[in-house]
Amino acid sequence: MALSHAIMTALVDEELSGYELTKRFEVSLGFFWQASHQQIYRTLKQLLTSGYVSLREVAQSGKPDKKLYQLTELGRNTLLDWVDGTEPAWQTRDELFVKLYNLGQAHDDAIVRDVRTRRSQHETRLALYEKIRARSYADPAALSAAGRGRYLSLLAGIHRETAGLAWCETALAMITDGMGGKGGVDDDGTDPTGSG
Amino acid sequence: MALSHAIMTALVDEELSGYELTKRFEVSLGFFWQASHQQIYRTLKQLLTSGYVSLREVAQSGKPDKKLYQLTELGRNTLLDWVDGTEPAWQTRDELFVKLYNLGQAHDDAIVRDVRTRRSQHETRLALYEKIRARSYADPAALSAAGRGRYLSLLAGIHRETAGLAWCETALAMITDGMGGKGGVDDDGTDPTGSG
DNA sequence: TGATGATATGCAACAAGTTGCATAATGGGA
DNA sequence: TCCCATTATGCAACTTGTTGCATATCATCA
Repeated sequence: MALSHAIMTALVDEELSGYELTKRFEVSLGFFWQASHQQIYRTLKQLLTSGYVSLREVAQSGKPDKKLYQLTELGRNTLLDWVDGTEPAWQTRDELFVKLYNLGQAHDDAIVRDVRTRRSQHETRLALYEKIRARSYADPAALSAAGRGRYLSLLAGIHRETAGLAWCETALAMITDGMGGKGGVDDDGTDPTGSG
Repeated sequence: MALSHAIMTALVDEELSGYELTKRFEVSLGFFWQASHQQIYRTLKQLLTSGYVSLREVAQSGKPDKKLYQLTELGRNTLLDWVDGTEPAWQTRDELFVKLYNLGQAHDDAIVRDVRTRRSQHETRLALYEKIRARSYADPAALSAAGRGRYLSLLAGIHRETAGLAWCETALAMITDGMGGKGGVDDDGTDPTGSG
């Protein structure tokens, strides 16, 4: 279970509720591992059954009880065993490239639109990552080991988005060139009114 | 269903069996969309039920019948409708970066080993992609629209692997530097005897 | 007073992906 | 002759991820 390792990683130095974990997965960890609150609650239940986390219920006036989860010794050992094991080969799935195979069958404008949307996604994320880098990692040499790990993950994100962005530019140049400038699509996919 | 679109894309200009499709998903399409033979056979059955593909059974002496699938008009229209629609935001999951968050908790050698393994994966793939590029896309300007789509997918792979490779070098420099040269791990993860 | 949104948790059904196994013929090597 | 790899197809059980919905409280706004 890959998600369980991500959750245990988040619990290494913090006691967190399902809700708080969900928030963690929207930033930081979430840049390279996404999980919905449903997945998180389900997995927490399993981790509790297995004894990898312990539960502390905090009664709150009126509000439903807050359930705080903490990594147990068993959980910590299990996590470190996973770190010790070898990773399977990395793979990605990307529908955009499947779409690209359909180039030249009509509807090329739709593909151009999607590449432009992708480009602005890369731009947005890159800007965010650079902001975090400037704010939290101005002096990489001074980082602790744990800090270095987080910094390197961020760097990976920056590399990834930069490469993606460069590809989008190349692709757009090549496709629109091949279309002989006939394309009437001009938005970058961020305009909600442009969905038709 | 994302896989169904990938399969229909492969069937646009070829009549293929499940087995042949499986082979296609080990190269080319498989560089950015993986599927096992079980998934493919199951999806083909669904596509047949929906009328998106038609079946032609070819009896073979001794061997089990070969089932050749072809895209129907309905399937082709459905595929083009999908091309026309907008893509959801792209996301990746990568366990290696989750592992990286565990840096500094002991077992750092295991993380270094995994980064080295990743590096050699990038090198292998990059070499393969460059080979295909030299062999089949020596003159990009002369490509048909469909060829341009395939070429751009290949280019994306090259960008991706190049960026990943650069990151691995940075990460290894930073981690081993931080470890003060104490690391006794020296293989690149490709040696099958080094699994212990 | 009623509506809405944030906090905080969870179930149920479904879709998608993985793992292990089964079948059945051909051809090649020990 | 037996074992194994290749071709070619498929089922069943399981895990993982998605979607839609349900509950309950508090604060804010109209």
